[in-house]
Amino acid sequence: MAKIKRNKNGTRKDVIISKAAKLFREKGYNATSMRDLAEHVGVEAASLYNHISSKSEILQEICFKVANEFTSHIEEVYASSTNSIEKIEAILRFHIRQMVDNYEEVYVNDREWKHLSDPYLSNIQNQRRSYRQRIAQIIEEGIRKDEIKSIDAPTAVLIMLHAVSGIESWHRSKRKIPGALLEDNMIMILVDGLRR
Amino acid sequence: MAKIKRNKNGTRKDVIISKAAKLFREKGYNATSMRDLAEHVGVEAASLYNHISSKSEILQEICFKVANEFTSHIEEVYASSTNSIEKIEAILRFHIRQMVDNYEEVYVNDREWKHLSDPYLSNIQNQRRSYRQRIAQIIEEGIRKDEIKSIDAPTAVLIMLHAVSGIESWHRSKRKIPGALLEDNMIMILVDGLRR
DNA sequence: TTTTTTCGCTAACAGCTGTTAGTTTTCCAT
DNA sequence: ATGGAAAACTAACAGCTGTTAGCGAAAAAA
Repeated sequence: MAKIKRNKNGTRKDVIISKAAKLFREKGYNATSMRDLAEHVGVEAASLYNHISSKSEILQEICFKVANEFTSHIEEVYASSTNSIEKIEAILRFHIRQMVDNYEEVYVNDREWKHLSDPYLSNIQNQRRSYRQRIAQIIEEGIRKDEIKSIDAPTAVLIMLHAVSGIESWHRSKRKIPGALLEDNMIMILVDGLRR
Repeated sequence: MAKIKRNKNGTRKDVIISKAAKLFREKGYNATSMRDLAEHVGVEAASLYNHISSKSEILQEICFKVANEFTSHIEEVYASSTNSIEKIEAILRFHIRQMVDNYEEVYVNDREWKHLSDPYLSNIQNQRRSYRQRIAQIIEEGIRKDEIKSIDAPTAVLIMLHAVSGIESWHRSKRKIPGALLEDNMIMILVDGLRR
């Protein structure tokens, strides 16, 4: 009966998407029904369609918002005039901060993108692939310049990216260490594993 | 019409579970219907119920089979008389091999356990928690003995476990490096990140 | 061969899914 | 205060979900 309360500077659609991100993260995209979502928003399921056009549009908005931020950040880092280790560190720190501050949406992007359908599916797959390739490129450059130990670059990428997504368990743990400390610990372990 | 073909030394139920593991891995538990599964097994959906009692029983069997193997292995390592770094390395190598050789089921256990329901859900949650605690315990012991650098143990655990689950992308990649090489690369990066 | 067990089939169920149509209420701008 | 837009409601849809019942065929045991 009552209207959805907007947050300051946000549309009602934003409210729906942010509640959806929380539910998608907790239960997964497929296990979250529109009636579930509606209840958490405080409205009937049909009413959601005054603000969005489909369930999958919600997933699309979440995934592309996150993916675009990551893509534009990595291009910035790649173009910067720093050495390979510094670049890797910058990328890692950005990842960790995003995962700490923007948990729900980043996590959903990471785990639920499979449930997109074409053309969005192939689009996000391409975006993810070229993201990994950029990192691999930086690592290979570092190996050539003897800044990074001689390892298989795709393997290093895989470790980095998945290690970061483990921040999920940090969020779920009772007694969290502060975010900044988490960041430093992760950097220490991961970067020291790479450094020559 | 024709019966499900058993593999040597396997029941028809095993065939169903192994096909299910593949589908659950590809599309997720909720997105895999019994009719989907039946089609891949070569049978009508209702016929599956001659061998299993419910869809969730399939997930239970997958998850507990995997979880039990990991639990019993870590206890073995924990009891062995080796130093902390060697223990961590042994655990990591076991993880990597399981992830390489028994991909589908290990992956499903890792990503889909959420969809279990009580009492199985709390059971697997406990098992996973005590697994992480065992590793943290080994790391803390290593820090005390100055074998491992002074880091937050839960963070190190989180990195290790999630990094390993990234072997998913290795499986999906076109040109894989050999499994043994993958293993050595991962050990090099992860263990060198820990070593004092 | 006959009997018994195992296992596949078809048909059907009740409940849930995302979504639409049509109507009524709420609220902002005039 | 009032007209119009925005957004809520109810009712309903077609399709899919996991699962059961009952029956006939195939294979195993006798």
